[in-house]
Amino acid sequence: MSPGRSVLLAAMQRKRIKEVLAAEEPLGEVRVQGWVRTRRDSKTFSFLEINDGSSLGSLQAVYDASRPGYPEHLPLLQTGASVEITGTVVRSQGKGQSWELQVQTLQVLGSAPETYPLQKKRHTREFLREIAHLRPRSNLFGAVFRIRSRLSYAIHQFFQERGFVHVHTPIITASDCEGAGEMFRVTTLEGNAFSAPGAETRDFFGKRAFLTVSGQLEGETFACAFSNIYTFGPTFRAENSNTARHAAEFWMIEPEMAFCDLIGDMEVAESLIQYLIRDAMDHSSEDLAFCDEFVDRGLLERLRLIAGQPFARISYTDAIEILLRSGRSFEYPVVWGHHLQTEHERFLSEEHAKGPVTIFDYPASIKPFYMRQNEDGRTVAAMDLLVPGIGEIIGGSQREERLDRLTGAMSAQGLSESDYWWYLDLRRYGTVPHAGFGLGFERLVMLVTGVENIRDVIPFPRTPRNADF
RNA sequence: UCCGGCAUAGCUCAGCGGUAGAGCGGGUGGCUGUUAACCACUAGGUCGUAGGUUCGAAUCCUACUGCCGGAGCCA
Repeated sequence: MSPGRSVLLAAMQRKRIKEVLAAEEPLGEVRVQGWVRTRRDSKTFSFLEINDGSSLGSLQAVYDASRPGYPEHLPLLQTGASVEITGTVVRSQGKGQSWELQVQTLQVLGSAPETYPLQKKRHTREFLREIAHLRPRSNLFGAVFRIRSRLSYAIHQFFQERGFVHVHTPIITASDCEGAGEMFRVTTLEGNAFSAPGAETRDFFGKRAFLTVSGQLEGETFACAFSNIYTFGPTFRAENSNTARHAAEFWMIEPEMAFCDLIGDMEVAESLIQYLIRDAMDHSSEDLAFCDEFVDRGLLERLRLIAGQPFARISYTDAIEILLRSGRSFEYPVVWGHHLQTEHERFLSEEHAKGPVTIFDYPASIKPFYMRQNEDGRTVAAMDLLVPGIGEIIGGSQREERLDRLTGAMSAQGLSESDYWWYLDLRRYGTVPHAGFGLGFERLVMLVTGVENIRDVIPFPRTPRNADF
């Protein structure tokens, strides 16, 4: 493809701005491409801040008024315009940057008229959400999405280094009782055909189908073949949740380990979180420093704390005792057998543990059927990892590997064995103790960046009444 | 879904019964190795939508819509 060839040649000569800014010695002549962040004019030249997304920092280009084309270019070089520049990288005469680019030739690829909504001033996150297609060009969202990308890479690295097999579990599922959560219906039926009697049998899959709320059950099947596996994919919940922590479409990491119990599960969860935080501090330090300064002062200190010490572990029963003895009056009563409320979880992580805390061994009555029943006859081997400010970031359990116990729990919760025949087969043929958990990827990005709304850590958030872009 | 709050120029907000203002951004001019640049001038709004109260509504009332915060559900 001939156009591809010229693009490739151009790409070979192009320097990313991150490289230019990090140079140890003069780079000489380079070509950069990017977007104008801001312009400051002098009588005889202009300063252009050029950003190409490779880093938070922009490159200052000095455009001399005597250069051919300057008078025609100037009115086009507004905030947001795209440019290609060749020039010489020299030590900056001014303060604030080590290097700057002396423009030799400049080409305006696309101007940005005054209707360009991103101004050179701070914008609210709410406004930026309305221009989700342009917000990645802002400092904050540039930092957030570079960090998100790096975290995604580090997740694969963590598991691959430890011999975990990555499994692509299905997005569309036909088991309409995967567990908790309202599900989105997937159908090709329209109008009257949708509501007609027996419609499901004439639908695409010949039965009701949904978007997945978890890859766990399928993940277990692969764990019972490869020993250690993980999934990392989109997940869908149709709940009408309107909070800063919930989205209808989000990404989840779900490792599943055969020959593993709840203790091993908690250990993997802790080392994963600590590994990811350390990786971000090592490889996204500039973006994190920006978040520390403009989003959440104290972020870096908190991340260092989380990465540097073992997480507290408290059994649910002990947690109830701690809450009861705290002397605090909670809006919701603290009762063994009830769910921990947000206010309870916040107390445990923010005030009692002052850091991440894993709560384990929950009452069986408030947990799904697949969790392993403990010998006390009333709790299951479940665990939730709570972090300050966000709450639950990981939920997991050891799975019930004993067929009779599993079918017993299913009938107690009114589930039909025939719907889960393949899941039960795992217990019929070569069953093993196994455990796993789900890590909400966006909640992880929130933890690492300090950004407090899930809508600001996912490129195009889907929430009730919002599926624009 | 429930509770509370908000909706005024491109953005952030003030005005809270007598029919609109600031800062920033935009435009024009000036100035300076500038860097949230600076100085001067200038153009932008049927005050979310629909009703109602009133001589008169951005301002009071009702409904609706949207957004924000908290809660539930959870990752």
